[in-house]
Amino acid sequence: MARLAEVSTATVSRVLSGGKPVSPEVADRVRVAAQDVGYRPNPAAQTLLRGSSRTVGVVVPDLGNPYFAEILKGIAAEAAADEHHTLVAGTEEDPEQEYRSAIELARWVDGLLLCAPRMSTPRLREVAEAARRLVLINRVLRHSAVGSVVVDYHLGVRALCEHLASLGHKRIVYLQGPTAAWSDQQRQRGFRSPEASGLTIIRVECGSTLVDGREAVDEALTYQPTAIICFNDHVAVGVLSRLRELGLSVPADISVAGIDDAPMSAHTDPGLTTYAVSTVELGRQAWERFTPRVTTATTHLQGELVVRGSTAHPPRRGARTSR
Amino acid sequence: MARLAEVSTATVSRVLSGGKPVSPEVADRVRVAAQDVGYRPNPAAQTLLRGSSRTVGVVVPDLGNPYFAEILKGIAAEAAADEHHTLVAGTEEDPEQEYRSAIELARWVDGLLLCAPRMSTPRLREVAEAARRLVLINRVLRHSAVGSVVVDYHLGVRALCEHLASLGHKRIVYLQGPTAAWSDQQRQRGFRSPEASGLTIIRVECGSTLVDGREAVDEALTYQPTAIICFNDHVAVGVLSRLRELGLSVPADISVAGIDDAPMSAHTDPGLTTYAVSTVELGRQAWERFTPRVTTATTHLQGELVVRGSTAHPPRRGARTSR
DNA sequence: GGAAATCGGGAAAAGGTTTACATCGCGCTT
DNA sequence: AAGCGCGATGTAAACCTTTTCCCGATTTCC
Repeated sequence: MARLAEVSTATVSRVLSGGKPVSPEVADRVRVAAQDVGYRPNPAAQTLLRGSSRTVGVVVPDLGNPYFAEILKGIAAEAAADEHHTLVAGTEEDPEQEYRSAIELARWVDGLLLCAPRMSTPRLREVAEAARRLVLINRVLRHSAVGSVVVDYHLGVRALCEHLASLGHKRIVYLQGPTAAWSDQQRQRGFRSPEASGLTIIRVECGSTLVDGREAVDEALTYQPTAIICFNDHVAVGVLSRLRELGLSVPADISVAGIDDAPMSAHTDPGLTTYAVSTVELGRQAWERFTPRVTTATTHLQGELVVRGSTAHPPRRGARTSR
Repeated sequence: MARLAEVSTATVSRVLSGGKPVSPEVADRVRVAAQDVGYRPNPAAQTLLRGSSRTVGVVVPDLGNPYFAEILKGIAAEAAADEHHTLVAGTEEDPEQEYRSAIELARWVDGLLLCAPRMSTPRLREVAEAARRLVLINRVLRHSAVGSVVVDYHLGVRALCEHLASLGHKRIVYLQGPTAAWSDQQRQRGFRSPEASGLTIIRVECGSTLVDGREAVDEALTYQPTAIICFNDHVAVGVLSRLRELGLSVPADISVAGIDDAPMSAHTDPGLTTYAVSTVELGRQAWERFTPRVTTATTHLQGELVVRGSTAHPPRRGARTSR
């Protein structure tokens, strides 16, 4: 220990940790000694004593999904700025594993940030009980004190429906996300809105990944839609790819829209019409909510419709569209 | 404590942790009690005592980069399978921040996994000293005991050069990655290989992100290349996007190639010719190397050339290409 | 000038677990 | 039948800090 190097024992703590009164002279001596010996307080001991690890746990369904990666990035950056570390766990979209990871992580960290958790509500309650603090992203837990940051996806779907309806679309396929995803239900809510009332919505099971999107296209086409709305942009990219493979042109033959505005969405060909959500803001808000300062219930984040090249008038059926 | 609930003190530990001999009867009693009280051993105390936190630190230059996200995913999965947690830090491509994060993380974890570290060699040595264990991904540290898992990018570049040369390309722009990236130097090495001897390689400063790629295109075009090789696929997607914006057709007007085979690379339009590296394998190998079992120096991973639609014969200049 | 208040620093306890050591009882060997 | 050994359990130390309490000294105020 650096104690021997100089004089005291608890004084070291006062110098290195608390803002307790220490004479500048002694403080310097301690700092120099610590520097010399390369002394670093043991985090485990600190944690044990002060009862906080200055660490946050983040659980996401899929680390490979750019959307979650972005959110994680945002959270990690915010946490680091607040001198917290980030413990991360990917769950491969498996609710069981998600539950276990969350419970396990809860032992280590000061609090948990759950991204779009797929687990059941009762289980979520268990987690809420096990964790010292809990913030949900894109999910809410009613009748509880746990805070949430959610994107108003139903508004996104409404905007998308309105946009497509105004272009003249009537038959639209919606490629569903994971059934366990709360955020998928929010999207579904959007389809029951006035904006969607004139539209025929066909739901096709899909998933949340690029490959899921690819594979759902063929079934989607059997319903002969003039447009496809995808669970997210990741899926949409897969859809675009498969459509191209089938020789269909977007948007001339069929329109495609995504949700989330992934980083790549502006750079696909054609650019993806989507409902843009700021992941940075999402991460920031989540951290804000995590911090003891603010304890409001749920924060709603709105995105905005971004129209790019992937949506246009439906082909023929009535008048030639592009005048 | 659950001790009171039943009978003993250290027996609890024997039941819950070690495989020490305990009579089945007592073991059951302990388990039931633990269940009732919801008792969980305190990780900090465990860490403090056993001197290991069963946690690994992963530092990556950019969490938003799908390539690193994939690697992180692989590592986290492997670590979880081995009952380890994953502490993560993104460094925004800042060597200084990277160094600080690594040093700080080293205090907490059993070992560090550094992804494509940008920091200087001396600093890297400092980190190697501070960390209990250290594994490098896409970087080597000579004259040291730290293990590495690296992709043989120079082979990738050679393959790409050979491919492009065989198509008839002569002038190629290489969009450089971050200058601090060791892996960029590896790529550069590839350009000094026999396969590239007949080619004129023009180096243009770029970066590692999609936006970097977009922005480098205009300068690249001033050199009138017939092909562009990008630092990675992420950059290449940005390049494709900008080229399309400029009204240039790929591969008819210009060929584009990436490196890494990001998940989206098969789904761009056109599909991206690239040097495919298995991030799964990379993560797996890194974990393997991290584990005390294996201590070999550096593992070399080879990728393979994947030819997709983004590369073809150069336009005119000599014979019409497409037969 | 003396007493009280304040400030700086030291000793020691606490925080929760693991593990080495000691203890105790029982079965087996000779 | 007695001793020995092994298996099962309790006791206590150790892990490394932080923090509370306390004491000594210096300063300030009356």
